[in-house]
Amino acid sequence: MNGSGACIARKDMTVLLECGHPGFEAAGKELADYAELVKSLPAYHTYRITPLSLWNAAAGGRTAEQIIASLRNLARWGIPAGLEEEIGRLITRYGRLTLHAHAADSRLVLLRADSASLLDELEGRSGLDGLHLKRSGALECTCPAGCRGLLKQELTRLGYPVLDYAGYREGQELSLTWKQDGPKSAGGNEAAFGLRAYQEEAVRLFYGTGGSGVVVLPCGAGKTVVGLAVIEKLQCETLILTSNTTSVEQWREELLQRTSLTGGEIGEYTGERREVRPVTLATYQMLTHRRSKGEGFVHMNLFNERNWGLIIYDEVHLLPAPVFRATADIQATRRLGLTATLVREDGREGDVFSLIGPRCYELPWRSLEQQGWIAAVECVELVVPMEPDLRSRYLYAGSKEQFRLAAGNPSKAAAAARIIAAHAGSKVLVIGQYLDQLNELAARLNAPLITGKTPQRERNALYAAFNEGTLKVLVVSKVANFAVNLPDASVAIEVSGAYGSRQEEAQRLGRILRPKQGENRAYFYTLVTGDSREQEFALRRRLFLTEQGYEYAVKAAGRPEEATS
DNA sequence: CATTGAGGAA
DNA sequence: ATAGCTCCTCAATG
Repeated sequence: MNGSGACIARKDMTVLLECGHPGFEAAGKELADYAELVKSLPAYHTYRITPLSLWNAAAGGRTAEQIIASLRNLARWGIPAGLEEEIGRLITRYGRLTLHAHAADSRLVLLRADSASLLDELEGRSGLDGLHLKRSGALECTCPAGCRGLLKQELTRLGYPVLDYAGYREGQELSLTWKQDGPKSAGGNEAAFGLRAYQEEAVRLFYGTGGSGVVVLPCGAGKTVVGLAVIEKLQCETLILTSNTTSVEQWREELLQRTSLTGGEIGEYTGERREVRPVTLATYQMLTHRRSKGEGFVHMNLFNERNWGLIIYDEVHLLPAPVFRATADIQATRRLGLTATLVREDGREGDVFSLIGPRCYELPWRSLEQQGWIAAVECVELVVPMEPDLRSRYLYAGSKEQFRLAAGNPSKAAAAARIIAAHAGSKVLVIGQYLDQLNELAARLNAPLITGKTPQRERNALYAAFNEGTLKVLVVSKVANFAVNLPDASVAIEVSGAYGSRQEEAQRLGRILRPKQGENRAYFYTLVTGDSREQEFALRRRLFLTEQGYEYAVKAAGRPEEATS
């Protein structure tokens, strides 16, 4: 009870962090290690300590004692009775159950517990029936190897995550080396073959897990290179799953440019081509495709077409449910998950944890900024008022309609125009959600618009002009969420977005992170209608980025008629 | 045989 | 809770 800490720890596992406190920044960094930011108000940020956040911390080597010591140090009025015990109880569950290869029968795995009573308790739990668990000793159960994934998934759900020591298949050997004359990077403290220090660290820590884990790296940090380095380390045939076909192409190019693999060794398993080769690239959509709703998956068999020694899940936060199911069946294959934001909007973080693996490396976005690998971003929330007639329509609308009206507030166009004028000469991306709104904006700003139905050729032409600098302002729809090849800009203006998607916000900020000439600074503006339902969703959207240390300066947009000044 | 567009899934 | 986008497949076109 030192009375000066930045936080207040509460019995319900939440921690309030005072924004104005001198220790705010340091405390936020520390909390991010074992808690999750769930709410951010101007005065306080609310973190929640969850079982999953503790287990991920435990996977990274943190102990209950360290976490409690950290909390004690941060908490202004000490830790409430019971909280300490609860943290200890939850975090020590990680490791109470372990999974091992069965010495005599390879069709079985062994589940070991540190106490007989734990197994007694688990035996009665629903969800575990059907997994053919058989008690084989006071501290041991056997389980068919094929149920390994389901068992881990279910036990995690029940609150008892399993440390998996059952081992991995080597997979078919594939020899590859780095290309000595690989692409030169922009400079900086590069290690051998262009691997940056943090990339090497990520590879090392993944390797240390034995064969399953998730690496969390910001946009622009070179996740693909980490993937390549893991393949190079393991020297085995690899299946790479990505979120779209552009990523497939990018992986292919990087493989060709940076490793000794030849075109004939790299296969694309997509709508266009059905190649299954030592290194095969496929999209999630390919795997989850069904001819019609009730029918089965046509291409799931790709998981078994070769003796893969490694599966890479790119953008693992997007992994669809059927791929989780298939992944449960191949737990003996090594798995690497890659993502910039481990948060999912569907609450299946637990399945990523149990089926792909625990977080094994995370680099906070801002630390990459400090090292100069990405641009420093200034975030501004611009509060745009409603014109009187919009306000009156808003007042009589239903709550769903209210959000739509506020998001589509026409006054945002003038605000956007003023931002663009203030950044004259800079490349600006205007990003929004609704096509009608974007059409109006594009007309008002005299800038081209790219939407889902813009043909690829036209997009490429616009991207090229924007890249060259002959085109300064580009208006884009939700394509910005998926287009991997969208050019970099130094200013982004977000005019509307999906309800509360933290993913989307992070993705959009990622659009301006590429290092800049000179000051290495970029600007992210988000336009939010004042006194409207849009504001609460805006706050939720930015939770992940707030967690990463980005702060939004709130400013009033002023009224449209002042635009001329 | 390649390209284009419609329709369905997620 | 949306509206929007992408990808897959299949059929029609030249």
